Amino acid sequence: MSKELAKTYDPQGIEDKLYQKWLDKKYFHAEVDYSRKPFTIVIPPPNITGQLHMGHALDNTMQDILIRFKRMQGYNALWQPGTDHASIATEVKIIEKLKEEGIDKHDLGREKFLERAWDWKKVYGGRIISQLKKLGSSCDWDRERFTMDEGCNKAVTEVFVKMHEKGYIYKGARMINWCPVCNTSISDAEVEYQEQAGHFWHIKYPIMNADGTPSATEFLTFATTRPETMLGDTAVAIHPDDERYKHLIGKSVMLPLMNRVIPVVTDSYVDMEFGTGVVKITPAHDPNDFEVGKRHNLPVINVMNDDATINENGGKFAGMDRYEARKAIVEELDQMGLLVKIEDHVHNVGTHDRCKATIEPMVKEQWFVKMDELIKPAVKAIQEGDIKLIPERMEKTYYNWTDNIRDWCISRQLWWGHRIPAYYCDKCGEIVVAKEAPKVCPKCGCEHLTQDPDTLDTWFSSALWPFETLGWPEKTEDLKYFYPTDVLVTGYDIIFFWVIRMIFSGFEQMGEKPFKTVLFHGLVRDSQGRKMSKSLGNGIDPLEIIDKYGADALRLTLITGNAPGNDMRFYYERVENSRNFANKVWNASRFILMNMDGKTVTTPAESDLQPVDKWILSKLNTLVKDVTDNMECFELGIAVQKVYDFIWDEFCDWYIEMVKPRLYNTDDAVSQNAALWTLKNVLINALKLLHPYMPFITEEIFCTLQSEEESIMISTWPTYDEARNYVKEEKAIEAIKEAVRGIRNVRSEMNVAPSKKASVHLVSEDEGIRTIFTEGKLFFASLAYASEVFIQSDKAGIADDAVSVVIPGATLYIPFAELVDIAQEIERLTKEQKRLEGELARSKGMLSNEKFISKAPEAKIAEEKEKLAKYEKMMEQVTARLAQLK
RNA sequence: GGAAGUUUAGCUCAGCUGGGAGAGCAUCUGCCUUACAAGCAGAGGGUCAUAGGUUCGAGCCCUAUAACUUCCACCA
Repeated sequence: MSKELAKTYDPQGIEDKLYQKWLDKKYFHAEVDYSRKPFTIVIPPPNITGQLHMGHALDNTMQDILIRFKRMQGYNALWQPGTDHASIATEVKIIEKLKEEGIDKHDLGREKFLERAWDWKKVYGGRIISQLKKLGSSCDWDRERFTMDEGCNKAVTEVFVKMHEKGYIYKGARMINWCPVCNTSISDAEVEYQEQAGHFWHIKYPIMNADGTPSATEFLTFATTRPETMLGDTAVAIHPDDERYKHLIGKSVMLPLMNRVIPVVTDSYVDMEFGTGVVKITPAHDPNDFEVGKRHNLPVINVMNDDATINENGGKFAGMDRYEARKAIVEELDQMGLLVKIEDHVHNVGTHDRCKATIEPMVKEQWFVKMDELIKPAVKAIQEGDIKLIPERMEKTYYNWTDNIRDWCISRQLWWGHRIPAYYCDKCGEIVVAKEAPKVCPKCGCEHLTQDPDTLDTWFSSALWPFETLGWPEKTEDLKYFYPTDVLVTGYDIIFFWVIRMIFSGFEQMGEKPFKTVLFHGLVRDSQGRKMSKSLGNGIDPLEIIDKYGADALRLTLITGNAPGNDMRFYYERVENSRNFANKVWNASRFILMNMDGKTVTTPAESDLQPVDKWILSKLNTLVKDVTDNMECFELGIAVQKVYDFIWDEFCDWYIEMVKPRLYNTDDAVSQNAALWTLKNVLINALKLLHPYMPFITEEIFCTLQSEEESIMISTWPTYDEARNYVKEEKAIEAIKEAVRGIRNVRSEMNVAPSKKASVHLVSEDEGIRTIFTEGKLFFASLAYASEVFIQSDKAGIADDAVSVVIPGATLYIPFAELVDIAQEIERLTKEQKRLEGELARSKGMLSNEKFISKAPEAKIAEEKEKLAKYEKMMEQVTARLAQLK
């Protein structure tokens, strides 16, 4: 590799080249190795229909950071990848595609349809994988899995049969959410409630006279938002304590249009305060009514077809769409004088989260998972801290779901998915649940059995993901070694869909949690805080960003400036900033390479290191500790912010500037070598800390700088070194920095051009301080724009009207004879005096507070005393200088 | 109806266990100083939503209030 680097960093080309190298070298691959500790992450499998969006980019960047970090720390790091068949999402897409060709799903038939689906998977399933690669994801691609591959199919069947045997899976007629557009049942979690403006239709039913005729004068009035469901009414309910209707207990009403006599029942479910205190009961089309119906043994009359048209139970309205029927029914009731009034009413309507169609509650035979027992260990694990959620507040959301858990409807009337392993005897109707299709009915011996046509909820297989990908139900070495996994990284939006289900499945099937920690992130929103969506057209394509700014810049942007679990906004300005940082790193490296060119850099003796070298080494040492600590507790953003600040501020803006004079001075080879060694050493370690976040640029530089090493991603993570903790040097350099800042400040205030150099006199009675500045004279001069630096113990030979800068223990004088206005100088110093007065008052106030002295920790008191001494000293110097000027 | 989150500089957000308020962008001033103008040096700008409380000490802990956001429930 050439040591010549371009002037600006161009990620194009470099990234793909490096990724290919990593693949070729098999760095991402992990094998069972008991001599090393495993660190495992399973990827949230993206849908095969999906395209990489910002959410994926964030999610996978976080995982890659953790994996690369742990890999460098010496763990046997496995990032298990794969994709999800996404039953309903994929099925919808294929139906759409078929539609374009003018083909209906049912005309095509199940088998042909599935062929199409697999074709789709072949074409698009790999798309998202290649996009994840563009991001730099270091997944073990040799282990890529698919939720409908052979192993996963086996796992799903195994679990279904096992749970059925244990009684956790059952079939029953229950109230489910039906999507009339997708023609399938969906689980409660898939229902999305949307506020919609609707109406309240106030309707009255005639009360039946004793002689069996409907009364012409007595009515029972109620309000409904879905009048069409009246066709299936089998009762009217009132509250048992409601005095207004007490006389009606035991009576009946006439259901108009259907001419059905239905009873008046009493049920405490009815809220007396709400509306008229009367509720029509439609057990077949409302979950609450269904419960009321069960309590009162009411018939369940389903009046709707699967496509939400009225069926034969709806009399003359049969065949109408639900909304057509609604209109017709209201009109007819109005004509009959039974429509009391219509009110506007805003209410929440359940919609299908995929297609947004209004769901229809219906009673249907479906398969369910019984949740009450299964959920117990999953709750316990969180309560006892066996599984940690980050941020912690997610526990509330978690419990919110587990406390109100209802049985999980897992059957879907779809074709793309895991077919339910239940077989029905054509003759006697016996249900057989088995891993293999039975040849004969165990009950009647009939040879004709038909498999349940339904498939399973996508999340049924995703729930098994952490162990099915490691070989379960086989007892594999992988499982033994890599399970339980370490961290799950995902968005808080799928905590119910996925996280909880993985947890109870892990405990049920493996007897052990699926992961130790769940790290949640928020949503990536647009710059106005809106969700990125196709319909709004405000989505930002991560691939475009990678193309333009590089994957490293995108990764850094996504990971900084937001706390775990919080949503973030995406700004191009922020990506630009990240890109600029990449360029900064690039150029600092370029500078170092240029200066090393043609020289052999050797490890310097400790005594050859100058205070500045020790200062930056010490700072780096602290950084290593801080960053490692932050990353260990998943504070990824904080960690990288520290690396960023270190590289840009301390390393580039100070250290590099400080060593320049030594690099340019060819007379002192020892000093030059020490500087070059420190530059290289600090850069390499900083690059290592940065690598998990910005893998490409760090690899490119690392390999250019260290041609003997293969890759930064398999290099060792830096560790804290007590020997590199230079307290004295840190203090010394801080003093010089303060002096430099002071001088730059006054020069800027007085509008002195940088090209105009001036001599600087440092006056201090403190020999230690004089030594510090003597040792740092060379770079101090260049940073402070000094033509010459004089270090002295008294003011001898300094012009009276020189500008002065006070730092603790020393005063710096800059004679600008032609520039200085004494009055202005007095004003400036008076301002400084005032500032110091404030500081002194604060410090003295604290220290004279007896309670502070008695209660505050000793270290804090000592720190404060030190500050006081410092300010007192500075005050002395400023006052003296002022007196002199006056 | 229940719960959670947010409220910090003009904008977007950090601020990890309570110990002198930070970043990026934007603004202003001066610099093409031989790594970087995608840069350098400097500056301005904040009663940390409001009101109480705990504490020697509160942006951080407690209570109440307000505004915004989200999740859950779904009273027909």
